[in-house]
Amino acid sequence: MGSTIKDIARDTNLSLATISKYLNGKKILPENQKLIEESIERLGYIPNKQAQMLRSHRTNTICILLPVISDYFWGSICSYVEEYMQRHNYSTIISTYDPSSQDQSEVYRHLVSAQVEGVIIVSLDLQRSNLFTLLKSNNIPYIYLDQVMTEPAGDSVTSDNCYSAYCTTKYLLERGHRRVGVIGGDIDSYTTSERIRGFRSACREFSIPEQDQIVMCGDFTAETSGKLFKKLMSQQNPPTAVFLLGYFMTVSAIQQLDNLSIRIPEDLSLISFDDDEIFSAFDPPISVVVQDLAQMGTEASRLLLKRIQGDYSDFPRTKIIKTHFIERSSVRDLSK
Amino acid sequence: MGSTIKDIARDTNLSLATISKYLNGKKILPENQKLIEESIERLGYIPNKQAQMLRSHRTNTICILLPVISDYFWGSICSYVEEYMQRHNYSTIISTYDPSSQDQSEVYRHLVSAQVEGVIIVSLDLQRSNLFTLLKSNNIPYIYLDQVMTEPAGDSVTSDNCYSAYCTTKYLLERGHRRVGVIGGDIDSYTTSERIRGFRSACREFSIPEQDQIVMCGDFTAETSGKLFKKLMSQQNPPTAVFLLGYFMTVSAIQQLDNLSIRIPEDLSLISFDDDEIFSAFDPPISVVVQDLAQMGTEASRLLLKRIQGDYSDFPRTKIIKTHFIERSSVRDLSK
DNA sequence: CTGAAAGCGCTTACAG
DNA sequence: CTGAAAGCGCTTACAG
Repeated sequence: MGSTIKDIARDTNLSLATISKYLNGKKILPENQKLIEESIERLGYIPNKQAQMLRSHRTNTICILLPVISDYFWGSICSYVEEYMQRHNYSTIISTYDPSSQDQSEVYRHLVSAQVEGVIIVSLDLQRSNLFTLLKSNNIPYIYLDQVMTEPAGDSVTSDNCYSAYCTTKYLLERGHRRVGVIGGDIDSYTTSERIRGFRSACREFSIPEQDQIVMCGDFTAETSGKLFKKLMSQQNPPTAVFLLGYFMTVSAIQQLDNLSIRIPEDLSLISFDDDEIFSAFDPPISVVVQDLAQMGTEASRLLLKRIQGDYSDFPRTKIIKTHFIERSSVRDLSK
Repeated sequence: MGSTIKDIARDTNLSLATISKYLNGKKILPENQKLIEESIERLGYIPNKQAQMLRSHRTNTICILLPVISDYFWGSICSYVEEYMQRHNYSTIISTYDPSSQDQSEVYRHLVSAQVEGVIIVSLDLQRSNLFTLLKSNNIPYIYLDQVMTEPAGDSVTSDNCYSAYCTTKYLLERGHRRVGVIGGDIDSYTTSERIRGFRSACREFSIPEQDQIVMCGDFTAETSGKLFKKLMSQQNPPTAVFLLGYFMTVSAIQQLDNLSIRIPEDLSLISFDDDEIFSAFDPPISVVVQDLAQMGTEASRLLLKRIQGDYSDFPRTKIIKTHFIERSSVRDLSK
């Protein structure tokens, strides 16, 4: 079918070695270069990556590992990663994993078999699985995206969870709110616990008593979050503001507003961690903390390639990506 | 680093050929099988795919080609495709392309170089590019997802665009609407034109005059769609209902409701093609046509593997995936 | 700078 | 069923 390096060699009367050198950007005589280029053009030659990989022991391939329960966000992360990798002459494969399983040796086998040089792990939580031990045993670098590696210390890229939650909470408190609710995902997850840490830190600064910091956590599903929100708002003394720690928490809360006859911001002020185009279209538009997915993807890619190149000078690194706050109209100023 | 088939051969005192046979599921003596299995376990042997690919001329790899401007939807399609492929012992790579470019030869080179056996093309529109000619010249099967191949006839997987638009429109007309607006994406795209076709067909059935079928198309951006919606509603005689032909059209329309002082459904009835968790949380909840992304991903995968296996018995095939309608409360019944 | 030769880790006819 | 040998399409020392 396709032509090979042999065909080019025959066509140009040069040796395989010379063609190979040309392909790998090494110095050859200009006249030979011209000959080769013409021949490649004429025969439509495209190098076979499998052969290059096998021989050179470099696959130039990385993998993005996605949980099968895919969030909307991760899709766009994939594009950002692939774009970066393509620019750096790397291929990207994707693979999915079942986050509920401890045993990820199947995934590991797949990664090794494909000889990936590194992996970006988009994780709900994989800390307790055996994946990291396996990857380490084979010296395959990995970057944890979104969550942060702690136990086996590792590289991570994540948002400025704590600080942005701190600022957001401060924003609420500065507007006179003195009893604030929080709905979060899995309390054991890094992102959730960091966001809560930021929340509590701001509360402390404003001397908000513990009982007025109403934190409710469950998991990352809309179902659980909805129940928590309902519970939160059915209290004797419901909060005047609520901080929703993630996209699904926000959606599930909004879904119940009507049902619970809660008006925003008259009855309740509301801020969401994670934005969606649509939140700006709400009545009222919802103020949000926005994660910079493009930068998360790019930084994870950059860090991974650095590790692949053997540069562990700053290992383990937790790269914190700044978020930004979009003020819209879902918070009422009680201080006026 | 890792052990090779040679190590297993040495360890078991068997030949390379026998190990290879075992790996490829061919008959070998039970006693040898046991020896090999023990050895593989002991040495932690994992086959090198590159070598297998190179030698066997089968890469068991497909590619999902994504436009760089990635829609939320395509992310989840990736998971569905990868899951299916994994079950069928295929690897999935992703690659992005610039949909505004006619020349996709770089993408083509990448696909050939990686020796992908087939590609699923998630396309805004690529019909006018040179990609298909190139893929054909190399006998690489491809499935067009979302849009439909016509000019060079090819396999496609798409939603039931025309029929579901027909049903949706009928739903509006049966509720007494006699002047209906439509905001769509690129009029030249298959999906948009099919949805409009369905719309017009229902209108004809109800003898709606041409001037009361107000179709406005632009592109797939929220910006353009927003302008069109504004224009639509600023007419002397605005429609009583609008059918928004895609996620971004719906979002941009909703964003302007407040601004234009339009209440749903009192002033305007509204239906969206494409759902989002959040649409159900709106006040009022928005009725939607939902595309079955899981099935689209799975069917595209199935069809692609069929072609890869050389089965072209039903070529070219356009696989139509059913949508479903979720009735919520964004449409007013004028007939009562 | 160029070329002959070896070899990456496998699979595949081909004998036995 | 098993094994020796050739070869997939490249790259890499090593001489020249």
